[in-house]
Amino acid sequence: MAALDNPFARKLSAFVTLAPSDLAVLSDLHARRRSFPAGRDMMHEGQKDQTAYILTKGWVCSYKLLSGGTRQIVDFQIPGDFLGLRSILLRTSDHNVEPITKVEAAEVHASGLLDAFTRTPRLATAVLWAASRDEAMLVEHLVGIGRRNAAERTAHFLLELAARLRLVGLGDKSGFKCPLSQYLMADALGLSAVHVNRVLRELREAGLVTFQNGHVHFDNFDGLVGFADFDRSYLDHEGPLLK
Amino acid sequence: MAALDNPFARKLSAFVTLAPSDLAVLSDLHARRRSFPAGRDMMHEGQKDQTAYILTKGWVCSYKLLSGGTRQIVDFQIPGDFLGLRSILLRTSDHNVEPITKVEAAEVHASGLLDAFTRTPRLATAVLWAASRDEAMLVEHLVGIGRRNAAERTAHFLLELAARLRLVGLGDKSGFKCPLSQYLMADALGLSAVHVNRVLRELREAGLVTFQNGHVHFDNFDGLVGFADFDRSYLDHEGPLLK
DNA sequence: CGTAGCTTTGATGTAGGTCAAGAAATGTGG
DNA sequence: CCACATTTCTTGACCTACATCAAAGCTACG
Repeated sequence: MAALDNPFARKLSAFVTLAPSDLAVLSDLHARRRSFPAGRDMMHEGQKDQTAYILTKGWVCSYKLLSGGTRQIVDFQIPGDFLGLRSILLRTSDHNVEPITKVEAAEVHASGLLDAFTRTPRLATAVLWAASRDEAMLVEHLVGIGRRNAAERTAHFLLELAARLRLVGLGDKSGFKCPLSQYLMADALGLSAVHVNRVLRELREAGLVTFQNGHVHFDNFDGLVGFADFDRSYLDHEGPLLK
Repeated sequence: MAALDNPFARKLSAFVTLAPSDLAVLSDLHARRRSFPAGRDMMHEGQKDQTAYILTKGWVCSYKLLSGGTRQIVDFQIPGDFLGLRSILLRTSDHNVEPITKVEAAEVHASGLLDAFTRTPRLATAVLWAASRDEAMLVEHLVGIGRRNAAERTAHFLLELAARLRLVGLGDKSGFKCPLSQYLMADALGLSAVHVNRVLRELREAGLVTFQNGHVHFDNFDGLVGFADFDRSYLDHEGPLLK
């Protein structure tokens, strides 16, 4: 596999300069390619097989189910995202993962990953950096649910998604293709689907964003950034610690 | 410093067997002891000095401020907790840290930490394991704010805190000393202080928990666990990957 | 021993939930 | 390429959990 045709390498190299040897190891990590149909969970809470994935194509969501039957989506993962690092480190998965679309992923086992890390420590820090960035997004998500109202939260969510997608070459400043239903957004934003619908209408009528027919279009990008109080510094970093 | 008299070592060794050499390195990490008064931020968003801390005494909170003047507390840290790993990895802090009580902490610099990691890889995984566990708590916090009502969320919060404190020898099954004001709880739980007060009364009158005068007392522990749908498996793990 | 920060409670307001039902879109088998 | 089924979207009517405002009683500590 050529070096930068996988989104994971693309994402990492936006922040570290990866040497050919790093890319080779990365490439090896992509050896076991698998594909998953939409809708059938590819990982679930309590599972102990310590398998992780690098997403190469499609979208998934990580979620937790509550006893009342509701669910909370913790995050969406898009191509280039690493999935299940925590289940490797903690030996068991603490959440479920469901493909939203048909998904292609490279399967990575604990041993393979640890192996890769000892072969190139720089890759280890790069992955750790990516994990920290994911955690920063998690924090921002928490803040949004805790203290932003529905409209700001939704706007913020769409802007973050756009920024993440652009980094792996999906979508541009004008918008992006988005396979999420309003139900999925509701479960991620801590809202009801009905209310998500109302909020999207509101944002559309305010001339800020349009999300229809599987496509998000920014009608007034700067206006939306202002409205959502979106500060993307938590997404942009000067890269991992080690050069 | 003797080996297990610091809560960080105590916490880690509940999950990995630390060799004397590991403990020695850990002890070295505690060399630069500092103390902070309550109320004055010891770290803030955007700060780039890459300093981290290991809390040995007192409580702090990590929070973010929103443009509207509200704030969201992301987590509380108690003795034995590591503070600011992400600011080392990402080179800049993405949140503020405020001591709630007078605090004692060991100051750890990026270089010192990296150094310790190369000296004993087992310590590196132990710290990584602790970070993963913190992330699992963050996820649970997100789920609570997104999908639990005020009373369940509050109950869940108190139970989690109790479990964390017991691990470092603070408090027991009957309760714990708790320096949090209802304002602080409100900012953590995504509620108003007034509502926290009402919820606490409700829980007290239901004979579940009493939080008064800086002390949390579990009047009916199992009842509370049931009420909050508290499943502590996200806190208990078989320890890090490497033996 | 005063004053600033907590806690408690009541009254009232509102963001967002729930229920319900029709309209679009999307998918599936023939 | 069509008919039918299923999911998704959209809107309206109504309701509830929690916010906000206000004011009084506590606590504590400088």
